[in-house]
Amino acid sequence: MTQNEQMAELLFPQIHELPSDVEARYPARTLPEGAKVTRFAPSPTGFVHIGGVYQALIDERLAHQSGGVFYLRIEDTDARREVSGAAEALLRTLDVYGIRPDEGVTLDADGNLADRGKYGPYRQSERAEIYQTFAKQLVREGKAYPVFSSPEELEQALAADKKNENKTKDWASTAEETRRTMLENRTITPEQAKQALDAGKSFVLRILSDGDGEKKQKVTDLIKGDLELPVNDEDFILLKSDGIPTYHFAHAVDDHLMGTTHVVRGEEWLPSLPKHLQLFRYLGFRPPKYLHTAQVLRREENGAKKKLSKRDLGAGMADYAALGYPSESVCEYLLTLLNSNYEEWRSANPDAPYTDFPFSIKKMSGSGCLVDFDKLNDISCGVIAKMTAEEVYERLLAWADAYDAPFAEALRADPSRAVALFAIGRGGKKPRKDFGCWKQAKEFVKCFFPAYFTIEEPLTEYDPSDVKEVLERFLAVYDPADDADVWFEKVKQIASSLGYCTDRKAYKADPGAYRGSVADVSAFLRVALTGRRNSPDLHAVMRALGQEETLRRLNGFLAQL
RNA sequence: GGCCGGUUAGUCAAACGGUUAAGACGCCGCCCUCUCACGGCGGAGAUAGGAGUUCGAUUCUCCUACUGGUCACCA
Repeated sequence: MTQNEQMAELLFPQIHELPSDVEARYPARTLPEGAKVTRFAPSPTGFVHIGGVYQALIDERLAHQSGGVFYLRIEDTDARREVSGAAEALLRTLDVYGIRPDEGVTLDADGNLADRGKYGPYRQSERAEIYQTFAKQLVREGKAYPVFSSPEELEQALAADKKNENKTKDWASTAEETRRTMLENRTITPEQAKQALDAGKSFVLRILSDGDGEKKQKVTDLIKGDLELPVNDEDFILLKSDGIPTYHFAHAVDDHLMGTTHVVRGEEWLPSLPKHLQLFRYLGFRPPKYLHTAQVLRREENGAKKKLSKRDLGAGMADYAALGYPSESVCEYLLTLLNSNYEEWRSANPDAPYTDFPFSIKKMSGSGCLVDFDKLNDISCGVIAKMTAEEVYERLLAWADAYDAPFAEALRADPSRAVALFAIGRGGKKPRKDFGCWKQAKEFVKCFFPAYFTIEEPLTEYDPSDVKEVLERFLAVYDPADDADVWFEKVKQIASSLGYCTDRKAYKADPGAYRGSVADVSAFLRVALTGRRNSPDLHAVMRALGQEETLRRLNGFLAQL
């Protein structure tokens, strides 16, 4: 037995399989030419970031557009950060946005986590032996070595890490220290290892890098293009002292075994790409293609762009749900960020599902973008404008049930009136676009519900007796059976008989010649009926309110004058 | 601090090295109009700065500035 083989047995006595045994369980996928295999691989921290959905959408599109496979893997290698129930919540969120993995960790009919597919297990916490099998092989080949520490030293190291999380370090001395640790431990012998093991010490496994940090290597990223990165010369950690791999090692082993062809991840991974490439080489794996996506950012008060942090509005998908943006609106919006020609395609194909869009890696932008609620809102107004009144009612109700119980109650009190309200100006070539999210929808329609009706914008600049005169006259001729033309004729009649102008141009030419215009007359009715100065077509509003409520509001307003 | 990205209007962005430097959102104005919305028309608004290569640079090269990321037994 060589020294390396002795070391391997010493460190991993429990591992009896060889890498080839494992490989045999992960046969190459049989897929059509050009099919892409992608994965979304979040760690279950309980927060679904918009950047994650952005990446997952890329994964999903690339796979399904090419006839490939999109799978979901849970990267739960850091027990300290794990939040229970987070994976389930994540899957549910993805499902809402129509992002459904073919394989991997999925939800079963009861909403419980379940592995689907032949390339599992798909939770890294269940794959320890697999990683260790490959780790053992690396030790056997002299490509990795252990670094031992006592429990106290370990605790110290972890504490130091925690402390360093948000502080700037003295980089020069940190680098020196790392280098020293490497050099001191690289030459460890099986005897020394045995001694440490017998003393109850634990070890991390470090790669034995053959790289020269002074040299550069050319790498290709499908989004960023051709890059030159420094060759990795750091003996980075493969296995932590609990035997669980770091991201780097898990990435290489899993994406190889699971047959990933395209790795989509945030650009924060770019600096560690040389590590990964080195690992793939050591393990004899062919590396996947990489797509390092730009960050979703926010604007700071001083004008700087910063990575969206958890507390920023729009960072978490829960924000979009709480505001009530339809999931398809959010997808549409993300697609406009992903591919610059998406909007053009959309206007040419207004009714096609977004899955028909020929998504292109080449058109992805390499620079970070800001979340733009104006843009999202505009897109969403268009999405909602295409819904039927019934659909608007159902979805608004679903939102209200989750976020605004009193409003849900109001909606349920009179469903047919609510649907009638949503039907105003809906359909046809030029549908109204009054709201982009359900929260806005509530603001827009709440005045029609008796429980919410108040005079928000009173007619302060008018003489109450003028208003009274108009309303009384209108009540005298009001007939709920009138169609829109007849109705408006009556309004004009009232207007002109009281000295208001009914011809816009004439009024504009000489406003002093009239008491006001028919717009003023309408404003009286509008405020009486809706409490506001702006509303959809008044005749339609009265229809939707119904005769009883119309009269109640008109009379109620009159009584207050 | 080292390394690696990025930088075209407020935002998202398009431009084989040759364009009056697209378009969308937002903003403003006009038209339509019972108000709003929709729609139509129009307007303001950009190549970070400096060198170089070139007949010609948003585009290629270098420098500077700014900005993001990274340098954990986190992912």
